[in-house]
Amino acid sequence: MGIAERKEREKQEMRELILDAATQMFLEDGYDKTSVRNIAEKIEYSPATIYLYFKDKDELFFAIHEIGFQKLLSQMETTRAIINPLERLRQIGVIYLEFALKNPEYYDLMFIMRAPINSIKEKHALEHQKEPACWYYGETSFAFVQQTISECMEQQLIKAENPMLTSMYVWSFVHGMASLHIRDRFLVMDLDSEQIRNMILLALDEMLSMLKK
Amino acid sequence: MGIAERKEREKQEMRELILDAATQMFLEDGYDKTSVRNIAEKIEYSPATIYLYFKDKDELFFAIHEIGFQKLLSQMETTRAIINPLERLRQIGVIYLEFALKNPEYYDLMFIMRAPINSIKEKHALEHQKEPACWYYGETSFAFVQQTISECMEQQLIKAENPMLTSMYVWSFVHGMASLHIRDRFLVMDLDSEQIRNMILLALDEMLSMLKK
DNA sequence: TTGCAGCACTAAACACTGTTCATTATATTT
DNA sequence: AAATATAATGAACAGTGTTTAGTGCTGCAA
Repeated sequence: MGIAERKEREKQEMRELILDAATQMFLEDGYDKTSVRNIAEKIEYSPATIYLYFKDKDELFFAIHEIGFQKLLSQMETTRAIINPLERLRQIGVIYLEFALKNPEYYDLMFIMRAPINSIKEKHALEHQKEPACWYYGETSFAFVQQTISECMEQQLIKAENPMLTSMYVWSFVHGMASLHIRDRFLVMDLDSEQIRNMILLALDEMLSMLKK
Repeated sequence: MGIAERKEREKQEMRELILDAATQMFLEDGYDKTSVRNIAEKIEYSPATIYLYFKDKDELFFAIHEIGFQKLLSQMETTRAIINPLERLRQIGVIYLEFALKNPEYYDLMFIMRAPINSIKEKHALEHQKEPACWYYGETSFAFVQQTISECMEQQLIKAENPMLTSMYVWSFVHGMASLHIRDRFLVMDLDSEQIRNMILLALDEMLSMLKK
């Protein structure tokens, strides 16, 4: 059955062709300004073709959302080498913030925008048994932080006692700074981008020193 | 000059007619689903009329954004009565989070969305002398938090030493939780809305206790 | 080899969106 | 009453996401 295999391969190649074009355009111009028509034009296909490979624009961008999570997760996992969990937590924080500042469009899709998360909700409603790859990287990333925080607690390095609660607010803390910066809300403080960047990294250290036992 | 006055009054009334309709529709269906055409239809005018009173959709929604800030600020200022600045800070946090959870659409416009903030950037570029009412409520709100935190420091109630830095990350902390919740990112934790709400308020207290000297 | 089924693909349309502008209707002033 | 200023609009422009009917090609069975 060589033909069926080739067809499947071609289908995957087409999916990637669309995905690559969409990703490239999205990283340059953002979600809103990347239209299905523009993507189609770029790959020299009709707009309708895209709908043969992705249910809608949301699903297409959810695929990009996942690529973003893979990138972030792989960067975070480099901290596995760090033995001290508190130092590891700090490094995860630095990597997370650096990812947000260097890839604001990815970050937007992953943690700020409403759009591609609707795909998850729909999938979750249909495939009620369990969640497969759909939410996989997000959960793995969160679990990684939670694991690190649990280790900090076991070694009595931090004050907090509830790993889930602590992970939740440590995440919220860095996300708050990243998202307020990306969405320009820090301009109330009348600082330039460089000053804000420094403040954010300073804040991370101050937070960790408060968390420390 | 009674006619000129009446005309001015009528202009203001028309502005409010548009604003009220837009606010109502926006709070029900959100920004994206509230179209200029729908607003026009609701008030029984042509879409073009709206553009005689607001430059574009962004400016219209920035006006709503300001109303949101007035609401939040007036609620925050009820804490002026609280003498202990640390207790006041806690109450500001509770009010902020409750505002976000009860008025997610307002919160979205004020702190998450990219859209209406573009109006500020444009205004800021043109009226280069100073920023008038345009950013007023946002700055006042931030200043109010900063003032409270300064008082905490003066009375040696908290560990931190830089009022601006501390205000920035305290704000980021609560904003992070509010925005991750509003944009459904907390569903990685597989909790229901009530549990999340409790966690958020618990996190606020834990953060304040860490901040405490 | 032919004929048919299935497939990838597309042109065109649908129902929207924000925004602009020439034109009309109304109100005010001369 | 005529001229002017102003308010409001119909219609169009340029775009959006998405659906559908139809075309032409590919692969397989007769």
